[in-house]
Amino acid sequence: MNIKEASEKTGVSSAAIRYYEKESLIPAIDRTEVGNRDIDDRIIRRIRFVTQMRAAGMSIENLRRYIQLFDAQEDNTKEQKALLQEQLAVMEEKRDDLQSAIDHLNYKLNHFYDHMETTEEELRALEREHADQVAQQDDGKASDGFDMND
Amino acid sequence: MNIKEASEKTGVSSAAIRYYEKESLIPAIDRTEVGNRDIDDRIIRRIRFVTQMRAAGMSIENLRRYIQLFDAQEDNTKEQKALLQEQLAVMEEKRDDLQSAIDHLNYKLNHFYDHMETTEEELRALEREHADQVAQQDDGKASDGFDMND
DNA sequence: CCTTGCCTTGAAGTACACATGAAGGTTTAT
DNA sequence: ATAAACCTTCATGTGTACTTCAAGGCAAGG
Repeated sequence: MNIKEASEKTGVSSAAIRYYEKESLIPAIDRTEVGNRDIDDRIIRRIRFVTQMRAAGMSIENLRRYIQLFDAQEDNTKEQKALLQEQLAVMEEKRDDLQSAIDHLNYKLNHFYDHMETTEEELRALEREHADQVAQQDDGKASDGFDMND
Repeated sequence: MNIKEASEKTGVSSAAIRYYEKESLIPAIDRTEVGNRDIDDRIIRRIRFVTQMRAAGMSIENLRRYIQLFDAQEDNTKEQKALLQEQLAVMEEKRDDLQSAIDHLNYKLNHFYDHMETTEEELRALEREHADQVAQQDDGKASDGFDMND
């Protein structure tokens, strides 16, 4: 598959695919005799993975490190694990910030008056109130929590 | 409180606070007789709110729109709600992307071999497997879900 | 043969979100 | 009274993540 087809398949521009290759976010792509990129499904999946991580807010630099750790199947497992766990912590914090903003917005949508300037204390109260609402609406599912941290 | 104190209190640089004011992410700040910004707690809370949303990956432009919607307590409630719901959908998708990446990473940390190039089908399988692990580890808390969507 | 349509590399341009610098004003301390 | 330590505005610089441009190569069709 040429780069244009890959671009159409992934929604990532040809230029961006070239850029990702140059930045080692995706592996070196095989070339045809005349030097054109010949992209297979492995590359497509990598591109999709990169897109997902970028959408989640990870920088190119961090993503490159992260991918190198994934790719390295050898030695220094301890350091690797530590680095991956750092990365994980960053991502979880980001997710929690997002969740907090989502709660904020959901509350606004339900109540519809200004509460943007609440303190963190008040925010927690709002979240509890929102959790109650969700519990009422969803009847029983009152989790609201992300408990998969180590 | 002057801008330096506000900066120290929020962890946001003075330059960024000025920038936020110029971009209407925070309201116009009162000045002293000599023209210096006099920042109160209302502004501090706004700055913190902006920081949170920025950390969650919202652009300045979207954040400005979002804040204008919050600030406008008048008329066209229907349009406002629609726009807020759009914003909410974007944020939820972002959160889900992040969660998917987190699951991916957690799985890697537990298994520690390369599975970055799995298809979406396989990823779902991994997530189920990971959910099972979490259920085992946390003994009973098998939520893993974000069920607060409307 | 020449246009169309794909591709290549390398360089330069762009948008966003600030950071930094210049030039100057005010209060406080020595 | 002169320096230190704040402040102001306005302009310009910076890093990131691409996009766009320039110059050219290869293959098919009219």
